[in-house]
Amino acid sequence: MSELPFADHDHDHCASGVLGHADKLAEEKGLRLTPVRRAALEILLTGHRAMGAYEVLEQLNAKGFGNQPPVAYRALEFLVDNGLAHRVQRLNAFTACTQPDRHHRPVFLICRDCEQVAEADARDVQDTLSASAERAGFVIERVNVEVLGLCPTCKGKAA
Amino acid sequence: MSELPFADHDHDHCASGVLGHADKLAEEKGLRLTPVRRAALEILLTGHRAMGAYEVLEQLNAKGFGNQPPVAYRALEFLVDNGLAHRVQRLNAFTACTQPDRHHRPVFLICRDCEQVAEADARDVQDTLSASAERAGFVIERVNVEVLGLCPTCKGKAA
DNA sequence: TGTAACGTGTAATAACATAACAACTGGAAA
DNA sequence: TTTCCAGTTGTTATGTTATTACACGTTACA
Repeated sequence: MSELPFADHDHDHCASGVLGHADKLAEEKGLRLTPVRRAALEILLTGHRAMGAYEVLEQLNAKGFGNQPPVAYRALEFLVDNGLAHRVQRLNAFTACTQPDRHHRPVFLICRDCEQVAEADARDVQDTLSASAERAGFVIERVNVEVLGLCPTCKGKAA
Repeated sequence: MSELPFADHDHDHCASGVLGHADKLAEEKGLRLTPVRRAALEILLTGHRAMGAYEVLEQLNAKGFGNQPPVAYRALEFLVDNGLAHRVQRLNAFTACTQPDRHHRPVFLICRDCEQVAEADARDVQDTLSASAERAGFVIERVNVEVLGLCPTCKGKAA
């Protein structure tokens, strides 16, 4: 794990960077980063936290897109499939990928108090896992690691 | 990881073993393994796969218990809280713990084809994770690792 | 320029989960 | 023993999350 996930950062900069990367990726790979999809990504980036599909939908609708669940689910699915966002199972929520430029193995640190989600990279952890699973004959396609606990800030408050 | 999770085994034996352990645990710790709760555990053990709450509910009802969702959710929550079952987030489902006698760190191997779920122990993996997360100031309370892919059997079929 | 694949919108519904409250049970305190 | 309390079960009602199915439009490209 290499990040300081809950540290402050220049959010606007990070958001525009991700969007820029997404545009580039779309061009390179021929992905169709259509208006709804791009808007969904912007919403996740702006929210800067895990957001439910219906929450994203509401904001999409406010921007003039449809207001039925599939509108949000489809856009989010596209983003997840293309590594631009992740799904946080524990929260039934989605979050923009903060490091879409590297093929990483995300680990989510979820604070049960403030519900902030930090994305960390744990290649070493997941490599261990891969090796073990594949030894057992299991073919890994996706790995999801979610850690629930207290972030440094809320830990401080609690004490 | 120490198991051969998808290997055949004497299922009746494993099930009765777990039930026996549950009874013992109840006595030792003063847990109230009431009829509904025990029945829910039996259902999970008999199913021998991840089951949705409503599926469990249906079978509970067939055994004479209530037929409203809270009946199942409460029993399942009890089992999960006491380490007798696990929740598989990815499937919105529950599965009996196959090794309730040790305090283990479960990793779920989920076959996307047959939906079988194998429970493995990956203490080493999770210890790595713990160390890293805590170094970042995050206090871990629960860790959930879910691996999606193809089990040996379905891998064979696909090829 | 026809057509197949993909994307978007909508309606309807399915699947999953919880809140709130009443009734009962079993054991501890008076 | 009786009273009381915490915990358990049941039920109603509702909230939340997710998908199916179909119509219509757009894009890519043979």
